[in-house]
Order: sequence, then structure tokens, then C-alpha cells
Amino acid sequence: MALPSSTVENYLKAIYQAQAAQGGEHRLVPMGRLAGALGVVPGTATTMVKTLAESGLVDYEPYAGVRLTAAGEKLAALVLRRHRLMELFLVQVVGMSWAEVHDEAERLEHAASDRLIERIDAMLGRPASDPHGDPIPDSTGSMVTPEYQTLLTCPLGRPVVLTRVTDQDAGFLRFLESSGLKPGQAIEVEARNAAADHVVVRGEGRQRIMIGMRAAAKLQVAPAA
Amino acid sequence: MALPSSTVENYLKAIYQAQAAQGGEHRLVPMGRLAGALGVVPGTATTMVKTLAESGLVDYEPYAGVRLTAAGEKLAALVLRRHRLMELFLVQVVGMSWAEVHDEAERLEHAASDRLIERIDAMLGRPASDPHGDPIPDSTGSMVTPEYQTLLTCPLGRPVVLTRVTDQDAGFLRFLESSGLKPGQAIEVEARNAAADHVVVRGEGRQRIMIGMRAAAKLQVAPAA
DNA sequence: ATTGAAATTTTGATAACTCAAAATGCGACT
DNA sequence: AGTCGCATTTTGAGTTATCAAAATTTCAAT
Repeated sequence: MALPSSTVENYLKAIYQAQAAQGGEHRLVPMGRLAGALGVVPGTATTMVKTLAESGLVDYEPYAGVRLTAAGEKLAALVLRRHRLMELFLVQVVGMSWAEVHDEAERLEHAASDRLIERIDAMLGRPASDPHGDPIPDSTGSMVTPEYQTLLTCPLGRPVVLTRVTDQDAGFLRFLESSGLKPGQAIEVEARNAAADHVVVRGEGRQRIMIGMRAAAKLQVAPAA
Repeated sequence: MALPSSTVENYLKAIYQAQAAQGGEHRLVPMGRLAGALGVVPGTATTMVKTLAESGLVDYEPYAGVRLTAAGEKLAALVLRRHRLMELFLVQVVGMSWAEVHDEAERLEHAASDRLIERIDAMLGRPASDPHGDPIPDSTGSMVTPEYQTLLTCPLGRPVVLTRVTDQDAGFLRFLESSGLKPGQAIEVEARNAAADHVVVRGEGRQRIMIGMRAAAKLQVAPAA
């Protein structure tokens, strides 16, 4: 099998992430959503998805949507692996900032050889997650996806550790960084106020940070050990 | 001006290197040679070169050949800069072997942002040359190209330093590595034998290495300080 | 000058990916 | 059931980069 073009890789990755975002493993991703995620018009996505279906990488049901096959899912996971290892590498070794590595990795993930990725993986000590706390698939494409609570669902006044940030927007990440809210940080949710649409978090240096609920839902936490 | 596709970058790089290989800065590179270097049929090169000429990146004289304009040369130098910094980075930071970084850099050079390249440049201490001894252009695209002698032209029995290897073939590089002939090595040409088509070099550990003259011409040296 | 070989250019196709806009299907709401 | 609106698909066309093979040009040798 010929190696997939970076366009194919991007489609698979987008379908994977859309499926994950929808929760359901087996739920179909509607074409409109996929096209939006990839920045193409819907007709383009339809055409492309049909050829992906012919390659056996996705299941396509006209007017309903797409879903990855086992083969497609493995390929998508390997793209994600390259992306996430690359991000972590850029932060830890090259010293780039958390906020700027996403776009860089977005391009490098298609150019890096398996050999380079393996090297980076070894160099970083076979890390389990990237700077955003997203899990890194292993070289066979399998990945454990721990279920975390979010700032919206975790118990109040209980020490937790920030583990994952499910948004790649550079501006948002810069805000988090300046507030000391990076994965690994020990924090505590002090209060929630649905009416005011905010959550009050106490960070390391006991300073209080107020976050809107929409943003709070993107911060996942685990109970402090 | 839109940023050049990686195809355009490859054409510019190939023209640059072909011009350098021909010695003459202003000499035209014949289409056949260019097509060969890029692994495309001559007709393809002709078509592409005509569009490069329309963009003002090259001068094209039908049936004679191509030559970079000032704009094209600057762009080519920046591609070379990305390539060479990437190679050095892969060797020094990632720990990849000399022989395997060329192909990797060949792909990464088109994906790395200026920001990443600048970071790598700073990290490596603004190096003057890559692992092969090829000079690295600065961020404005200017490059000093020192004139070296080769194992074929340097004085016999005089200590010299291997400074540059003008061949990227992985097999050749592996041979050099196993013989301890990497840029920076102090060596000495003991004898030349035109009839036998070889050169005898004495390396570090006083061991003698015999190299064919075609290969010897690709090893450049400078007088030992 | 003429010719013949080699390099170069032209021509016609193809593949991958994309868009704009017309056509179609689907589901929800009377 | 009928129809309206929206999502989706289809159609037709364009871009970039490529090849195969035919046509052309150049240059050197007669």
C-alpha cells in the first residue's frame, strides 16, 4: 500500500478527532462538520471521503456521514502519534512555547519519518502524553484514553491535578500559561457560579483565577495522588 | 508573493547546486542536467522552468538552460539554510547518524517554519557549516563559500583538516564514517598514484586508508592551523 | 552546406485536490 | 401527506505537477 498523502492523513485525523469529540466511537461524522474542520467546502469532503471509502479507510453512508474503519483508525492514530510526539519534542527539547507548537507540528507530522519519530520517542522516554495532556498512541497505533473529569464536574474544594487541555487555540493556551494552568499543575476548584457563568480556581500560589464555564469544560483534571 | 511550493523550492535548490557544481555563477544549467537532478523527465523541467521564469526567479534561455535571478538565488539559499541547519540539528541534538539525515532533512526543510529554524540556529550557536562541511547561509540568504583544496590537489605529506564532503550518498558517508573521515578530522595525504587511480591517506590513528580518485575529489581539506 | 544525433520543447493526457453553483435528498412542521 | 429549509451530492471547471511521445532545434561532423 502506497503511503498516504498528507491530505489523506489530515482527513483521517479530522475524522478521528470528530468521532472522539462526539463521544460515540461508532457514530457517523456528518460531512458538514468534517468539511468545516478541514476548511474545505462540503462538496470537496464528499468527493474525498468517497475515495477514502474505496481505499477501505472509512465507512461512508451517503447523506449520513463517515466513520473510520479499523485500518483508518490505526492510520489516524499513527498521525496523532507523530503530531503529539512532535509537539512534546518542540516544547521539551527545542524550547518552543506551548502555544506555538501546534501549527508547527501540524506540518512536521507529515514530513517526519518513522525513524525520526522513534528516535524522538526514545529521547523523551516514551512519554504517555503531550504538552496538552493528550495521550500519545504507541507505535502500533493503540492508545489508552483515560476518562477525566473537568473543572465543571470535579468535586469542589478537593485538590486535583490539571491533566489535559482540549483546545489548541494559541490565544487560549497563552492565557492558561500566564495563569500557571498547565498540565501537571496542582489546583482546586473553589466555587462554581452558573448564573455568572464562571468557575473559581485556586492555583499553586493560592491566587484565584476566574474562568468562564465554556473554557472550564476544556480543562480536564484527575484527583491529586 | 505567495510562498513557494516545495516543488518550486526543490527546483531552485537544484538549480543553485547545479550552478555551484559547474563553477560558473553565471553559467546556464542545461535542462537535461536539471531534470536528471530532480528525477523528472526533461519536458517536465522545461514546463516548470518557464513558470519559474514568469515569477522572476530564474532567467530562462530556450535550448540553452536556466540560471537563478537574484531573487531566485536568495530563495534557494534560504532553502539550503533550512536544509543544512536541519541536518546539523538532527545529528547534534537528535543523535541521528550522519548518513541518514540527508533524506530526512530533504523533507523537513519544506515544513519547518522560520521561527523553528531560527530557534535551531540559536540552539546550535549559529554554526557556519553543516555535518558535511557545507556552509550555512545566514537568514538574509548570504553565504561565504570558502575555496578549499581536495585530497587530489593538496600538498603531499602536509597535515590538513578534512573540512567538507561534497557527496550525500548514504553508502559513501557510511564508509567515511567507518574510516574516521568526518569533517574536522586531522589527516594527511601520503601518496597519490594516478595509474592505480588511488590516493593514500593517513588518518588519526596513523592507519592508512586508500581512496579512489573520483571519491578523493569529493573530500575537501584546509591546511591544519 | 547538409545531415544526423542528441538535447530540448511541444502536445495531449492524467492524477490529486480543490471550488462554485446547480441539483437532489432528508427530515421536520404544519 | 405536502412542502420548506438545510445538508449533502453532483456537475463542471481550474490548478499544479507530472509523463509519454511526437516535433523541433541545435551543433558538430562530414
